[in-house]
Amino acid sequence: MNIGNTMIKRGNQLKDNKETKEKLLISAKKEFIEKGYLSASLRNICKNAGVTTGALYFFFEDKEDLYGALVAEPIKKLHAVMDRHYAEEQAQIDAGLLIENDMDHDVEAAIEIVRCLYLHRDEFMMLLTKSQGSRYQEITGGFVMITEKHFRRMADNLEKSFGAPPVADYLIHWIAHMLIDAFIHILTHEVSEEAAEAHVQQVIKYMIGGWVGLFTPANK
Amino acid sequence: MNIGNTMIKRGNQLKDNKETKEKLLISAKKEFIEKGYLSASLRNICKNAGVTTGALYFFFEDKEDLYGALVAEPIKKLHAVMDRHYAEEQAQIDAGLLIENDMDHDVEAAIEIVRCLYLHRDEFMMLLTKSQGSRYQEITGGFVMITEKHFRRMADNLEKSFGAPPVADYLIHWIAHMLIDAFIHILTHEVSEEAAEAHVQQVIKYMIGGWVGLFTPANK
Amino acid sequence: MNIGNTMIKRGNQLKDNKETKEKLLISAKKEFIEKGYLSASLRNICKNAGVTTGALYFFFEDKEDLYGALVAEPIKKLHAVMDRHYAEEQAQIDAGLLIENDMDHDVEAAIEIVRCLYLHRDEFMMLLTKSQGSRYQEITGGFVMITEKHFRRMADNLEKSFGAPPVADYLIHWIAHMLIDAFIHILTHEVSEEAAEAHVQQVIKYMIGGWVGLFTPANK
Amino acid sequence: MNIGNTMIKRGNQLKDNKETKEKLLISAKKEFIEKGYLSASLRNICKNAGVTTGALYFFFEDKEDLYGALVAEPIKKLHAVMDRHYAEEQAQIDAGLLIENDMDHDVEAAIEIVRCLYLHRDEFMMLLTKSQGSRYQEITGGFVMITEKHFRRMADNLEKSFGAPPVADYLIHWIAHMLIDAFIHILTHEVSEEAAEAHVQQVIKYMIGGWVGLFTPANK
DNA sequence: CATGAATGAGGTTTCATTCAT
DNA sequence: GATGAATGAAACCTCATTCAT
Repeated sequence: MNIGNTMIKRGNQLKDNKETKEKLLISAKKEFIEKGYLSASLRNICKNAGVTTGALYFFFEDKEDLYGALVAEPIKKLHAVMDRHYAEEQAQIDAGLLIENDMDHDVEAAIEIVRCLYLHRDEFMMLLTKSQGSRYQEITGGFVMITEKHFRRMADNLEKSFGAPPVADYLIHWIAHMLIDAFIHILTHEVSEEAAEAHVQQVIKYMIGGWVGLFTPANK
Repeated sequence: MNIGNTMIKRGNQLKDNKETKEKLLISAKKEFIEKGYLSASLRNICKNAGVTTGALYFFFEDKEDLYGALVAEPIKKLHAVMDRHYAEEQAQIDAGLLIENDMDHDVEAAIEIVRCLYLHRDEFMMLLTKSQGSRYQEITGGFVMITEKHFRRMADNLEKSFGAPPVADYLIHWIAHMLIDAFIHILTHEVSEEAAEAHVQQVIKYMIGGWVGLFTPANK
Repeated sequence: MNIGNTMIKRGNQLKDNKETKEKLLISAKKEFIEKGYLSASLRNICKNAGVTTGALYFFFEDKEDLYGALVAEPIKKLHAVMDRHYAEEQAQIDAGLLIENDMDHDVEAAIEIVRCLYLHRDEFMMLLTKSQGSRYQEITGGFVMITEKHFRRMADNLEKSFGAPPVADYLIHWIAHMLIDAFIHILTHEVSEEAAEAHVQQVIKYMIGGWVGLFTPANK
Repeated sequence: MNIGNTMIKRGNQLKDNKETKEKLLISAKKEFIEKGYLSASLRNICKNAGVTTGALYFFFEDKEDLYGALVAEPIKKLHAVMDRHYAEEQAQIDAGLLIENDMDHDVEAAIEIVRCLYLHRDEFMMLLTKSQGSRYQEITGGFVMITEKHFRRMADNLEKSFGAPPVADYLIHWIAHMLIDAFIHILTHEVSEEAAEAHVQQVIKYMIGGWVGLFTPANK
């Protein structure tokens, strides 16, 4: 064995550039997407990465950790995008600048979210549709919650500032849920990001239509 | 062997209540709901039912079959309700009797669906949120599809009969998806059927608001 | 339930002529031939017979017994044929009537055996090729043994009466084995009994050729 | 955990002798020979090897693979021996060097085969008598076939070159079968290789006697 | 005669994980 | 950093067999 600063051979080939971890992540992503969290096999992941089980456990604590390594970063980014958008809107409300329905702003925010989702499309699809059994299986709930809180504040403000009728908690919750679901739906049904952005505009328009309807006296 | 007043036998055993199958189904439902299809353990199901594995395999072919025994009937009923409702609405369209938005009929139909769902609440919750890995994991797709077809026909009719603007396929698909999702959402978030019926009315109202918005010239 | 002399309905149809046992035997034969003794499944046998497990256990003690019910009779018949033939030949020896090689008699005997085998072809094929794991798995040994004893006596007689050279025990044993194997070979490779009888004549001729060779001084 | 002077570890365990695989193969051989392929239990094999089931599946893909690991090499060797012998004999025929019955060569070849068989006696006994249910259950057929082809060529050559009478296909096939069977018989009935070699000489002599008989006009 | 429910042991296989080297 | 041998529990499933009815 040559111990110096040269590459050493150890079992297989000359080390592929110390990118074992990368190979594992790629292989893992594939397996999780194909089989879902529970049915994914660590053995398979290692085999397809051309690496042994031991190597996996050097880089990752366990199955959950490996899964987390794929999705944690995207989740954080998405949270950041959403937080920023909601904070901005809240700031406008607080400054009394909010017009009744600022559709342009909503669309813009939605598009930004779509961009974030498509930047890590594989990871988000995996996270949002294949994580049953993992610690992330209820992840949507988190996104819904922060959205819901924002909607609640907005509805309260509309009520206070414009005398709009109150909106029931359940409806607020559901609309938030529906919005998140709409993103998931687009992500899973549309490969092209361009088309996705077009879709999301329609969706937002539809949702604002519904929202407006809530504050409109029931037409006979 | 007679121990005290309890008959103990191999084989047939003095039937507890002639309802071993029932016990298995109850135990299975519990396990599937708690752990999801994949993580559910047949051994556990049998143990909790106070029965051996062999007994399970007398009544059911395999894990899938056991799962199917719980959900097949509810699914059939739900399909029936939806089919009937959509057929009726189509009949009205064909007879030229459909007014632009027959909200009452829609609400009534939705309530019927809710009733069906709550009649088998456990089974539907299980089916709609815990079936990853089973043959039913894509079941919602089916419900969405028939709903989508119906919406497509309705939109086409509106376009033809009232000169309404056309609605893009994607949007139709998504609205159908959203409607189905709304039912799932209610089912999973609201225990009381009464409250559920109230919720669904709000939801339908919201959705019709969105729908109407589609046919309204964008107000500046 | 009608208890009289009329046919009663009990579960399925009017009893099919009280031939349940027959149906089981037919189904069993099929299964054993297809899968071999060990891989054959009693459940399968019952299902294909349109009968329940209980019924099987009414007629047969266990798997072995069921198997035995198929092969015992044929085995007995075959033993009888062989015993008779060997006894006759021995009688001729004792009476000093035996000519050196009575090929005609040998062929005749072999043909009789072939007839017996083809009378129960399925059963013998099953017995001779699919009984690994059953009590009958070494059945050929029995047939070889009685044949071997006969050959031993014949060789001893030849030695004593005609001054033929002695034949080693092993060779006697092997020739007996080979003869039995020849029957099995014909049975398993030739469907038509007619052709089988033709084959057996060739085989006997060959074997006598070998036998004669033993008593012939090795030609340089 | 250090108990006394014996290291006990999970995972790798202080290697007994770095020969777990060997222990498994030995234990497997024993089990397969005792019970036959189908009745052999992997659990038993592992237990007797003092190893867990998982270890078995590290070294072998499944039951078939384990079985194959025992018999594949011997089979290959035997094929090689037979192929070489038949090719040599064919070469002599082509060169016109073949005398009518080269008994010496035949005996020599047979002895070589016997040596090969006894070199892996356990494996061959297992293979030839206990493989029902495995992929190798029809292995003898292969050996018979190549032998048969060789005999066919030899008989044709005898016919063409020496005017010998033609030999029926069935007979050729059966003689080939018988030869193979003779080897099996010797292997299973004689422990000592020395004795086996003696037996095989007798057998070959007998078979040549039969063969010669075929080309001899039936003596009155 | 025959049913059908039930047993319980055992089958092969897969899994995430560990650790000495 | 990484290997590869090994663990041990648990997975789903099938089997021959039993027995009250």
